[in-house]
Amino acid sequence: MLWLRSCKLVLLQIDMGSTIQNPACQHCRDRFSSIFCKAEQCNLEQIDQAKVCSVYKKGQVIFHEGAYPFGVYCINDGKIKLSHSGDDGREQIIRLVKAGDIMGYKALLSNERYTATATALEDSSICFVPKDLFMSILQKDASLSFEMMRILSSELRKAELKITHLAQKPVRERLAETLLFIKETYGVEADGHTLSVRLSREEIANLVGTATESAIRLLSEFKKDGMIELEGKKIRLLDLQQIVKTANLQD
Amino acid sequence: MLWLRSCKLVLLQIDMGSTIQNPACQHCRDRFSSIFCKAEQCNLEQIDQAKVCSVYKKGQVIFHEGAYPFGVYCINDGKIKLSHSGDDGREQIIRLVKAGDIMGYKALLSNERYTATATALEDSSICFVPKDLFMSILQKDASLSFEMMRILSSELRKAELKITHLAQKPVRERLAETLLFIKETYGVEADGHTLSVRLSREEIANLVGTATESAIRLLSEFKKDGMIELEGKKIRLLDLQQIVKTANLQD
DNA sequence: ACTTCACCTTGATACATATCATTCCCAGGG
DNA sequence: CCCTGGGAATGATATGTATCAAGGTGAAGT
Repeated sequence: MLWLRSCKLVLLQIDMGSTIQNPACQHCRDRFSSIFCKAEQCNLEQIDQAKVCSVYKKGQVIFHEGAYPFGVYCINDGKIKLSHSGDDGREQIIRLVKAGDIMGYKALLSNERYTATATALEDSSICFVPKDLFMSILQKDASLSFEMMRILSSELRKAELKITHLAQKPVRERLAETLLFIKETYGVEADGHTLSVRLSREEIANLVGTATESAIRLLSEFKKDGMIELEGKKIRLLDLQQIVKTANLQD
Repeated sequence: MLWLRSCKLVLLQIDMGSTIQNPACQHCRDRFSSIFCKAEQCNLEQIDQAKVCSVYKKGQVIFHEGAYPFGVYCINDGKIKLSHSGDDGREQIIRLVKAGDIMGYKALLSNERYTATATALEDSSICFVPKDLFMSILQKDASLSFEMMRILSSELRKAELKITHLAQKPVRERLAETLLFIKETYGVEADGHTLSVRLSREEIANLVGTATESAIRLLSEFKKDGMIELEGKKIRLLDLQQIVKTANLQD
C-alpha cells in the first residue's frame, strides 16, 4: 500500500544526479576514513574503488520511501532532509543530514525498505557505498559496528526525546527548540546569527510538527518579541538566550 | 539538571529486587542463547556465570533516567515500561518491554546515562549481564553486533513512525493504534479478546501522548461504539476490524 | 512591464483537546 | 463496620491549533 504509492514516484527519480567516476572528493574520503576506517587495517582503497559519488540538485530525491536499499550514502557536501510522508500527504521531517553524516543505514541494517525519503535541501555531493562492501566491512571490522551502534543509539535517543516533546510541549516551545536544532545542525553564517539553511515555512512546520500557518504566526511573534529577524527565508537568531528560554529545555 | 532530580530518586531504589544467584531461569537462558549466541562459539557458559537474575515487584524501578548503565537487562518473565519523565512531571511511555526482550542497551552503546526509566508493570524476572562481558562478546562476535544493529534500527523505525503519527494524527486514531500495539506486544488472554496487561488509564494516556481524561473519554466512546469492553483495568478488544479502521493505519 | 506562480502573511472561525472541578466507585486498613 | 484514598468517570469550560479564506509579495518568465 505504502510502497505502491512510492513505486510510482520512484519512476520519476531515474535521474541519479551527475555521476562522478573515481572522484577525488577528499571531503568524502576524510569522512569515510573517520567512519569506515577506525581499525588498523583500513579499507579506504576498497571503498574508493567501489563508491560512486554524485551531485544532486536542490529538491532532487536521493532515495524514496518504500524503495529497497542497495547501499549507504555519505554526504560529501550539502544538506539533506529525511522525511516521512503521512497518508494525507503531509510530510514529517525526521532528520536533517549534513556533510560527513551517513544516511540510509537504518533500512539496510534492518533489511527493510526505506521508511523515509531523502531530498536535497541544496545542491549536494553524495557518495554511495554498495551494500555488499558495507556489509562485508561490517562483518570484519568490529569498530565500524561499534560506530554504527553508536550512531543508531544516538538517533534513537533523539527520536525518543522528540516523541516526548511532541506529546507534551506546545508548538511555541517546539518551534523555538527547532530553531536551535537547525542552528546546531547546520550552523550560522559569518555574521554569527543567520541560519545557513534556507527552509520554506512549510518545511519548518513539518520539522516542528504543526501547520504551516501556525509556524508562520509564531515566527512573526518571535520577531515581534525581538528574538529573531526574518528576511525572506533568512532567519537570524538574535536573542539566543530568550530562544532557549522559550524552548523551555531541561535536558 | 535532569540527573540531579534523578539521583534523588535513585536513592529510593536501593531495593534491587531479590537476587537469585546462579539461577536456573531457563527462559532467560533460551532468550540469551537466541540473542547472544548466534555464532558457532557460544558464550552461554560465560553468560550464565556472570549474569545476575532478580525478581522485581510490580511498580519497582529497574533503572532510572539519569543513572549510569552498568550492563544490559534481559527480561526472563514479566512486563516493563520504559518512560521519559518530562520536566512538568508528566511521563511519556517510550516502549513496552516483554519477556525475551532486552533493554538498557541504548545508553550502554552510546556511553551515556539512561534517558528513560524502566518500571515493572507486573512482577518480573530479569537477568542482568554486566557491561564488560557484553562489550567483549560484542567485540568478538559480529553476529551479536548485527543483532543489536537490527534491534536498534527496528526501534528507530518505530520511533520515527510514532513521531509522524504524534504530529499528524488525532488522539482518537492514536488511541486505537495504541490498543492494537498493546495487543501486539503483550497479546491477549485465553478468551482471545482481553488484553493481558493491566494498565491504568493514566498509563494508557501516557502511551498515546494525551491527557488522562481524554483517554478515558475516548475509551468510553469506543465502548459505546461496541469496539471494546471495559471492566476495571481489563480491556477487551471486541471488534478488531473496527479498531483498525479507527486507527486509520496505512503502513 | 505584465503575467504568473509559488510562497508568505494575516484574519476569521471551528474544533479538538487540555484543564478544572466534581462525583462516583471500590479496595484496603483501622 | 466505617473511613479513607486513589483511580475512574463525566461535565463545564478554556484555549491552543488547525482549518478555511483572502490578500500580499517577490522572483522568474514571456
